[in-house]
Order: sequence, then structure tokens, then C-alpha cells
Amino acid sequence: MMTYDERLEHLLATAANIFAAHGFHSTTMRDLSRATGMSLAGMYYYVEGKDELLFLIQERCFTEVLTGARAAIAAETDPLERLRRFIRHHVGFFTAHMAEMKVLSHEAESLSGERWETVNRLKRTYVDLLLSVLDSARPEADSSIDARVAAFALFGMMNWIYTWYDTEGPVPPDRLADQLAELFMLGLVPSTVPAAQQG
Amino acid sequence: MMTYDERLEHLLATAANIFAAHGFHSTTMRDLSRATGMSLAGMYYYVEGKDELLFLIQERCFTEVLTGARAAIAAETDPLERLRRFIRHHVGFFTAHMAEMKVLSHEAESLSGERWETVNRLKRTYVDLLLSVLDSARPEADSSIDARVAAFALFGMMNWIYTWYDTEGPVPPDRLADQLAELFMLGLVPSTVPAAQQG
Amino acid sequence: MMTYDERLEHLLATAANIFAAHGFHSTTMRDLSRATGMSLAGMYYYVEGKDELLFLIQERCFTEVLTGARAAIAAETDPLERLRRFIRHHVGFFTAHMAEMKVLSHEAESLSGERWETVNRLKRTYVDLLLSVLDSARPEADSSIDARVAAFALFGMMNWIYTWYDTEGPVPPDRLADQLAELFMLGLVPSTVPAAQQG
Amino acid sequence: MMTYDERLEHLLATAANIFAAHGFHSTTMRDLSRATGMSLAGMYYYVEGKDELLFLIQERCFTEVLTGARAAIAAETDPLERLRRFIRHHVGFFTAHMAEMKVLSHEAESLSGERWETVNRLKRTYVDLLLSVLDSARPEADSSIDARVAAFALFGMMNWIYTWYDTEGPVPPDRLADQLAELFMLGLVPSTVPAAQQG
DNA sequence: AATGAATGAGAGTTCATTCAT
DNA sequence: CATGAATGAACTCTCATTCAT
Repeated sequence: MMTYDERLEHLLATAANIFAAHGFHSTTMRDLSRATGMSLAGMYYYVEGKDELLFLIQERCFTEVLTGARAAIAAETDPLERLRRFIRHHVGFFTAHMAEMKVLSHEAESLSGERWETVNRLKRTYVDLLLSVLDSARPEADSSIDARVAAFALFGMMNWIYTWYDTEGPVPPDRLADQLAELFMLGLVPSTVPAAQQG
Repeated sequence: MMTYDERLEHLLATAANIFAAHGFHSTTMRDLSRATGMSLAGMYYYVEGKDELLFLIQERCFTEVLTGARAAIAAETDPLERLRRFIRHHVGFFTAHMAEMKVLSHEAESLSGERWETVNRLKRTYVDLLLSVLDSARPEADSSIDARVAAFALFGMMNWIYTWYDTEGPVPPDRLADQLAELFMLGLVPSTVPAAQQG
Repeated sequence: MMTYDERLEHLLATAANIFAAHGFHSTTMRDLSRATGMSLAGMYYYVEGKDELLFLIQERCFTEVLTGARAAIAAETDPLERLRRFIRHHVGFFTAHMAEMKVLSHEAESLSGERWETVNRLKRTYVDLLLSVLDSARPEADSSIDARVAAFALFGMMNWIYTWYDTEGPVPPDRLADQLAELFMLGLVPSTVPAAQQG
Repeated sequence: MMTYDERLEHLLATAANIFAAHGFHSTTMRDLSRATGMSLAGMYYYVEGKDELLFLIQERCFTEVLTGARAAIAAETDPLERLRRFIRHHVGFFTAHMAEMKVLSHEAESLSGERWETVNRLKRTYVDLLLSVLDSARPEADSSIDARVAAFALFGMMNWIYTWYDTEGPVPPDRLADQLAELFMLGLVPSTVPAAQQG
């Protein structure tokens, strides 16, 4: 037997996987019924409807990344190291929760109204967190790169993962995280040459 | 009066905008009928169905970026400059065709069968083009960063644009392109120091 | 070049074939356009619409069988021979105009209103003709078999042809006609008593 | 209240009547919804779609005639009597299930794919049954009438019924069956006279 | 706590037909 | 004469959701 919470968890996890695989709109409640083994009507005991399902997945996932990110950088004071940890955590979490994170990245606009706002508030908080980490890490305030551009470039690098990355492929999650961090911080061509050119 | 081709163009452009705004699956043929001023049945004179609409948008757009990118780097031989031009072109095209490119980025999996394959072939060709540009631009073959990781990190940075960037905002497209290029090539922290440390 | 009449004939013949192959309701005007080589709108110059097409096919065909049947029995006075000739003519005509006759037999109820009535008047006339032929051919007025039953049994035998008969098969049309005539007139088992008499 | 099975039965029976009255293609799911009192969507709980509706009607009906025919001739060994019983059963069943049998006879080609094949397999079995009955009943192997011609002539006589026969009319079903049997077996003119004429 | 049965609202698509040219 | 282009009406089918039990 399972408890109420376990069943809800099961429903959410299954839904995340199927939303990730087929997209939110293309997934039918019947698909979920089939995949969970619950009856169609039975799911409505746990969840208000399809929208709430998506909402719960996104809210929980966002809350978790947010909390995790805060914890990951909490102890560190060195600006560059804080940034590196933020990146490692995000990529690590993403690769460990591919389905949920794909749903987060891809179905950002599938919600609306109050639910959308709640999720967006979380998102903004998370963006702000990166912005603050970035602010200390960047060389000078008068950098040639806008703060928001830098932040969203980084998010783009990381969130695009769901599009091509395979956990089981030749690049393990850890290395992926390191490479993305290095790429973002030092660039593809980190060499002495460009640095000299700039001097 | 408009010619047949003009009307088809009008239909495709309108559809791209609405797909971009509401998503492919949430857009109904009736929405498109309203937005184009054509009758519901009338659209089927130009297009086989909703799927072909999406396909045509994606195919044309991909063909155009691909051709444009090739032209953009054709005359240049310097590896780093070729890379910079590729990036500038992609970002420039993206910001100039936001709706279509959002549809390209976001609805990659909304097609299926033969149509999906055709679009995917184009996509692979485009990825290969970047891969080859990247290959010459990277310092050494034994770089610490995998080729595919670098390529998709770059695509992520650039394609994520549709998520947050506003053409009318404080950062004009040109500057965005420059910043993304600089970011990808030199990193956030164009390290004189780390460069020295690395030597 | 073709004359107006030739084009109409071509349209009717093609339509008959396609109606026979796919059924009246399942055939679209576009199917006919494709099959005739005429444009969709062009067909409406020759015919008022899909219904009139069916009507013309049925009316012409019925008129022709009716006229043919009258001619076939005209010269003959022997009751049994008249019946035999009626049957032979019907079967001969049917096998020679399979498509049209299938349309006649199968799409009897696809017409309505005035057109249906016109065709039905012809049909009734044709039935009456058989009834009169039958009346003289049957042994006595107090036969054990009702006139209408006999007539429609015969029509059933003959019209069912479109369901199973293949002109190119092992039984040529002539033999089919003879066998159906014999079957209807003498039965499958040319009765033991008469059989003895035959010996 | 009705059980699930009763409702399905009700749906099938109603559908058979309406298909018989207006034809399969001309009948809309809304027509059936109206006639059954079920909601449009509700019918899809019982049946996969319009095609399956037709299929179920045909399959059940064919299975029933087939079983019935086998039972009808089982106990009898006399060849002629077996044939007479087959005919009586077929006509009896037909007149008792006019709607279904009309659908069977008239909509033979409205199905396709696997469903068509299933129904056709039943049909072939039924034809084979008659063929075997006929084989023993015919006077000699070298009869002047081909086996298939005889079989389909008989089916034609019997199946054409839906075209003209009225259960409430002057000829009751029993008499119709007897007359058709007599007609097929002894012919319209079974008398000594024609036999004599032939000699 | 769970579900079989039902449904309103709407989706994509088709079709016979029209009409300006 | 002929047709490219257009359309209203209707069709089958799907889906999220409900509710009596």
C-alpha cells in the first residue's frame, strides 16, 4: 500500500516524464492515467486538473533549485568561486532531474493566471540570485557586457541542455558542469593571446 | 489585390507570429483564420494542414539561416573572425526574425515523420557548419572542452534569446551580438591574470 | 478537340466508373475532376452538380435498358421465349455496362426529390414490363408463386451480379445469361417427375 | 437503469436501423446521437467510431446467420431438404432482421482494412456453406449450371429482398421463404409441360 | 478513496458549390 | 468556355472534466 503523499509523488514524477517526452499540451489525462495505473477520475482526487499538475511540477522543482543554489554558494565568499558553484549546482541539478527541468524550461508559458505568476516569482528570484552572484564576479562595473545579457547567456547555455545532452553519453554530468563553467568564465579561447590583445 | 505567393507569405508570416505567441498546439486554425482574414477553409487552399504550416515556417527559416551563415563566413579565412561572424549572423538573424526563430527553437518536436526528418537534416547541417568553424577556432585539439559541448553551449546562449530578449529594450541587436560573441570567445572574466596563471 | 456532347459523355462515363468503384457518397467532385482531367469548376458547366451527375447516369441507363428490353421481346410471341429474351437482354446489358448498372442497382436511394421520382417512374415501368412478360409465361393464374415475388426474385438474381461477377472470369456473359434464364425458368433441380418424362 | 451491455445493444440496434434507412455514409454521428438519446461524445465510450459501429453490426449479424444456418441444416441428411432449410432459414432471418441484413447486403464495401477482412472471411465461410449444400443437391456434377452461378443467383434472389419486400405486406415472411425456395429449386415453370417441350 | 460512465466545447479537416475573371 | 481561388456548413473525433455511486 502507498500513502496519499507517495501516490501524489508518483503521479507528479510520472507526469513530469511524460510532459518531458511528449510536451504538456500533447499529453492527455488518459496518457497519464495509463502511465500511472490510476484511473482517469482517480487522478482528480490528488490534483485539481492538468494545469495544477504542471504547476506543482514547476513550483516544486523551482523551489528546489533555488534552495539548492543558495546552499551551494552559502559558505563560499570568493566571487569567482561562488559563480562556479552556482553553475555546477544548476547543471548538476538539471542533469539529475532532466524531465522536470525540461518541463521547467520548455513549458514556461503553458501556465497562466495566478499559477503562472507564482512560478514567475520564483523564476525572478532565481534570476536575481544569479545576477547578484554575477555582479561580484565581473571584473568591473563598467564591463563591456550587460549584466542581464551575461545572466541569460549563462542560463541559455545551461538550460539548452535538455535539447541535446544525454546523461549516458560520452560526457558525464560532472564534466559537463565543469566545461560550461570554464566556457562561461574564461571563454572558448582563454589564451594569453587575446588577453594580450586587449592590453 | 495580392498574388497567390503573397497570400501564402502572408499566411506563413501570420502563423509564425501566432505560433510564437501562443505555441503551436494552443493555436487553432480558427485563430489563424481570424488573424489572417482568410476563411477557415480558404487556408487549406494554400497549405495541406496545420502541420504543413509549421513545417514550411521551419524549413524556410532554417534554409535561410543556413544560407546566410555560409555567406557570412565565406570570404573570411581567419578562424576566430569566422567564428565571430557566424555568431553575429545568427544573433542578427534571430533578432530580425524573432517569431520564426522562436518557432524554430521551441517547436522542434512538434513535427513528426518525414517532415520532422527534413527539418532535422537541415538542423544537423547547420550544427555541422558551426562544428567546423569551431574546430579551427579552438586553440588546440586537446582543448579541455568537448567540441559538441562548446557548440551546443553557444547555440544555447543564442537560442535562449527568444525567452527574454526584447528588440526594443536597452540592448540593441548589434550590441547583443557583439556581447554574446565576446562572452563565448573570451569569457566573462577576460582574465589577464588567469591567462598568466595558465601559462 | 471534342464537342460539348463528347465532353459530357466523357464526364458521365468516367463518373459512372468512379461511382461504381467507390460509391456515390464517397466520391468527391475532386475525384471526378482528377479522373476526367477537367477542372473542378469546369464540370459545373456540363452538369448542375453531383446529384445531377448521378441522375443523368441513372436516367440514361434506365431508358436504354427499357428501350432495349422492349425491342428484344417485340418480335416474339411465345410467352416463354419472351421471358427468356428479357432475361438475356437484361443480363447482356448489365454485363456490358457493369459500372452504370452497378450505380443503378446500388445507388437507387442516393437521389431524392424530383430526380428520384423521375428515375423511379422509369423503374416502375421496367418492372411492369417484366410483370406483363411474366404473367403470360406463368403456367396458370393460380400459380403458387406471387407475381411480384417472382419478378423481384428474378431482378435479384440478375442485379446481384455486380456483387460477384467478373466479365473476364471463367463464365462468359452469354453463358451467364443462359444459366440464369434456365435457373429461373426450370429451377436448379428440373424436377424428378419431369426428369423421368425427359428420359 | 440499463447495463453497459444493454446500452451498447441499444446503440447497435438503433444504428442498424438508421444505416438501413439513410445509408451508412449519409448517416452522421449526430443522427445517431439524436436517435439513441445518447450524447455525441457518449457514444464513443461504447464504440471506437463510426466504422466500428458498422463493423460490429455486420460481424454480429453474419456470425448469427452463419450459426443459424448450420443449426438449421444440421439434423437433415436429404440433400434437397437441406437446401430448402438453408433457404428458409436465410429468408426467415433476413425478414426478421431487415435493418441489419440490409446493412449487411448494401454496405459490404463501406468497411476497409482489417475490419473488412474479418467480415469478408465470415462471408466466404457462409458462401462455402451454401456451396457445399448446393453441391449435394444438384442432380449431377455435369449440370449445365455452374456452382458459383447457382449460389450467387440464390443469394441475389434472397438478398434483393431489402429492396422491395415489406414484412407487413400481402406476402408473409413464411410464404416468401417457401416461394423463393420453390422458385430456386423447381423454377417458375416446373411443370410437365416445359419438360415435354424440351423432349 | 476511487471509478465507470457521461458530456460540452471545440479541434482539424473535407466538401459541394460559387464567382470574378 | 474554363478555372483559380474562396467559402459556409458540416463531419468525425478528442479532451478535460464531472458526478453518482
